[in-house]
Amino acid sequence: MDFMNIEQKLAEKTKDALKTLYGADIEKVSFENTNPDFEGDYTLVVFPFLKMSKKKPEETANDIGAYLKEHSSEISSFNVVKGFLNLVISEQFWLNYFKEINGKTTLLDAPKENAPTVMVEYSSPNTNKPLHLGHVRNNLLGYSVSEILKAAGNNVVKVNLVNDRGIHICKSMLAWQKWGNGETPESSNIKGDHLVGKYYVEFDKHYKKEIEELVSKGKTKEEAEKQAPLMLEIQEMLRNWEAGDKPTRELWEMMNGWVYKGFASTYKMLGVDFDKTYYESNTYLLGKDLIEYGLNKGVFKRRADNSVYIDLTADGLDEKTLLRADGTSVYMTQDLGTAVKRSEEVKFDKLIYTVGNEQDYHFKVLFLILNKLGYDWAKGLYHLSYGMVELPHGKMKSREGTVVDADDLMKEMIDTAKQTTQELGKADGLSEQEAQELYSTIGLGALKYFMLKVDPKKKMLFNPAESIDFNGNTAPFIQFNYVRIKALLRKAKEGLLNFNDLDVFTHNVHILPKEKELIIKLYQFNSTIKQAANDYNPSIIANYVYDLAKEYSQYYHDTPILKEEEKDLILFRLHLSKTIGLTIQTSMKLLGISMPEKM
RNA sequence: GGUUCCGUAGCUCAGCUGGAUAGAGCAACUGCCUUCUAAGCAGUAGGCCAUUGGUUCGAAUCCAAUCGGAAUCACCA
Repeated sequence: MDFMNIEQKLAEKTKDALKTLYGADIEKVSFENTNPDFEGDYTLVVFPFLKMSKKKPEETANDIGAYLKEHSSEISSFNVVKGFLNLVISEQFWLNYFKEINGKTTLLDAPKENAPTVMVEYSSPNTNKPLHLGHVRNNLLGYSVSEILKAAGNNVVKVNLVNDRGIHICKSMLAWQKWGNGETPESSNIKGDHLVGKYYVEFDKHYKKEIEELVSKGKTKEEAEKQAPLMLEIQEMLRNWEAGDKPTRELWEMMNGWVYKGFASTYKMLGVDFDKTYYESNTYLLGKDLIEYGLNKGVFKRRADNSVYIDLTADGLDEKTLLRADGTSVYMTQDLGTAVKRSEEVKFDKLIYTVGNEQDYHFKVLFLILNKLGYDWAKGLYHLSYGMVELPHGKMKSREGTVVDADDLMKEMIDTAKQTTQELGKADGLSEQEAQELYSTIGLGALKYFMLKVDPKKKMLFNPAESIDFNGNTAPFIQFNYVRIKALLRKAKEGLLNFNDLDVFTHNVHILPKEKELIIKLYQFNSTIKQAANDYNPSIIANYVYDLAKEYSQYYHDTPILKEEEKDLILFRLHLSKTIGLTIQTSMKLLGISMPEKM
């Protein structure tokens, strides 16, 4: 029996009804979920059909309702309120559906042989400073979207593009050379990325001082910024780097090595990973050969000073330079080259760039150019544009010391989880290692859920002063409900009941309204994943799993499970609980959040 | 100035492919642990969905304008 397309089936029957009753052909009929205040599971709004029925809304709804009830075995009854036809799906249908999915959590599409390949780029850090809150959102988003796409039946290739070269990297290098006294992560016991970040800040401090001095001597600010000795020095350093100067390259490699070690630990803590890592030091020259190609195609143009640009004014955009007058390339050129290289390496159907919305314009231009160059894979490019994370006083500014560091934040979350857990006495009886694991699971879960539950497109506010909540619409609440289910199942297995996954309940258990709601909720899991995958939006999963957990929490509170007297009912409720637990766990896994066994 | 995005409860957010009386959580106030884990459950209070106009049987949702906020428009990345 095919359970998954009840809405589609109802829509087909409704079309039949309209044809039979009114002789009308309708292309698309859609149902919505019945408002909880009314009786029913699906609702058809009949106002659009009045023109063809030439009857009052109530009569039209009754006509269609009667036809549907007669022709669909799933419908047990219907009622009409004004122009709304509410259909009640039979208890037996939901129960049969539940028996079908019981213990499987989901009837997800099995990964197909020739599933589409989706490359997801995310993280993309600079190697001159440690990761901060903004990166956290990026990483969690990219990882979660990748997991969701996998669950929706795609082959996913997660890639990272590390910005490991350039003038900003030279700043850290020069500062370390000048004022570092040979300090290393080992000698100072500072995490590598933080140590390098420290010298980046150090550079800025000295550079500012130089600018001030020059300005006091009568230079304009702009002149001072360009003429400051430190600026000249890092430019020299960058030239040396590009020329392959050995000492410069060695310094660069050493310091980047420190950073990578630091990043690895942050990534591990965050629970994100990559199938492939690209380094800009290998890709920054790519794209230059495309210039000739674009010029020949007549897509690009050359200016009198020899620089190359593309005129996008006809597309409502501006002119974009792709090659400087001195023949060096710009960011856009690199990105063009990198995209082409990737298309050659991996036959992707889609390439998702997880990058903040401050770069909306950049990606609009990038995609447009690749399309103009005639690459057919360019149609599959997508910018997963997410909003900035803002603090109560606005954007994070490293100069003002308002950057929320990723490592610090995770540590704080885990500490808070520890404190709360101990206050509630929930760590009692756990070994030290188990307790530590629990604190991370709860603390990091809270952080991840907090960041993923809001629509990626929207900017979000983070207030460091108020620690992230552990009550209400949070991961700990969801974890708590999961743990209660686990405890029930443990008791059922260990206790007199001797509960076994193979035990079956009869078809004839009478289910409560809440149980029906929960089964419907489970029924919606697949379409929820599909929607989240289509929209590249983990918040859809987050909202879903919270709803499910909340409804279960009410159910758990109001309904005896192990204390129920009828054996069949106990078994049914245990199976229902178990399947809900699995669905919660699966959903949370798509968000990169793990679940404790006890809390 | 051009372009794009955003304005929903005191705060943080759902709802936005048009449908019934706009939902959660936090904060505030009230109850509920001799009952399967109270990180819980139940309840009270809180709204001119920025404003104005338009389309429609019907608008928080679509369109336009206005006001307020943000991003972007580099031979930076």
